[in-house]
Amino acid sequence: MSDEAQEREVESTGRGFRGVEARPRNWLVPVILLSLREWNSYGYELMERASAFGFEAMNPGTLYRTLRQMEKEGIVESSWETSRGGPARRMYTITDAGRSYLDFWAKSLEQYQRTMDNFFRLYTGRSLREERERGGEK
Amino acid sequence: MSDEAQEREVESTGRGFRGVEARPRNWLVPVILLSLREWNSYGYELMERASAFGFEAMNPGTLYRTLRQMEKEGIVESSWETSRGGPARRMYTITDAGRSYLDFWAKSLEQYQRTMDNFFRLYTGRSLREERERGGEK
DNA sequence: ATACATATATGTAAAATGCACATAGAGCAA
DNA sequence: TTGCTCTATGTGCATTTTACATATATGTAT
Repeated sequence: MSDEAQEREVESTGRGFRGVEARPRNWLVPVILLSLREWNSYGYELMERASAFGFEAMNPGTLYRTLRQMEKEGIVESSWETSRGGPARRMYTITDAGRSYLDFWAKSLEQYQRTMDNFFRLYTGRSLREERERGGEK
Repeated sequence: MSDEAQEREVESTGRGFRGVEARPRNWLVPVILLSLREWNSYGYELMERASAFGFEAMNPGTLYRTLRQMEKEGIVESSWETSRGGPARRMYTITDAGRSYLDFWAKSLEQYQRTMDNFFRLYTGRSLREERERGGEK
């Protein structure tokens, strides 16, 4: 079997097609900010909460690196928390800049949802929203 | 001014924040496939149609490279069209595999819209769809 | 001739992401 | 006290995606 044929074979198995990744770039950032807006937290805990947003089986490396980058950009701040048993935790807090950043993200996502609605209108002949609103019909 | 302060300065100018990009990876692929499902086309024309999907000021390089990659993966096919004045065009056609690929993309995007709705529910306290349905209220 | 619109493509670098691996404290069981 | 597991934070490297700059060629209008 040729390399290319094998590649296509792999693409069509249960794991789905290669390259289909319907999440936006940097999706982790707004998810973290939204979590931190509710309450301060740390990497290990944020990792678990992020799973709920489609970051299943997240690799720790990406998360911790993202947090450090976010701190460099001034949208979060951190300090060590050592006043308890177990390994030290780096506790994160959202900054004012972080809140603005989250608001900006939200606006971008809103815009993008309209674009996607447009996409579905062409794909199915009507928008996803209209589909939902048609309700019980089969 | 420190490097970091300057960096933050740049981030908060009119161009918006750095790294905010609400489009999913490979978004260009389903957009091209959707276009080709309607009628056969070529790079230069597809570029214009893609603009309508938020690929404003698209750079040609990315588009042409993406098309070649898609052909390698077997989701489109191409042939030169020289039977007219002007530079030759490489005409593209969607394949059956391409149609399946598009269907798969659509399912992923649907899933993604639900995830985003979830995000907005936490962000505003209600979903975007509910916002839209509330209608005229200010 | 030369400027412009059409049309396709490459080279290189940056950014984002995944995967594997490293480090270390604390609790607990053998 | 040795080893095992859970918690917790990170680094190094490779791959993938994307942007930006540049190259090439044809036909048309001036």
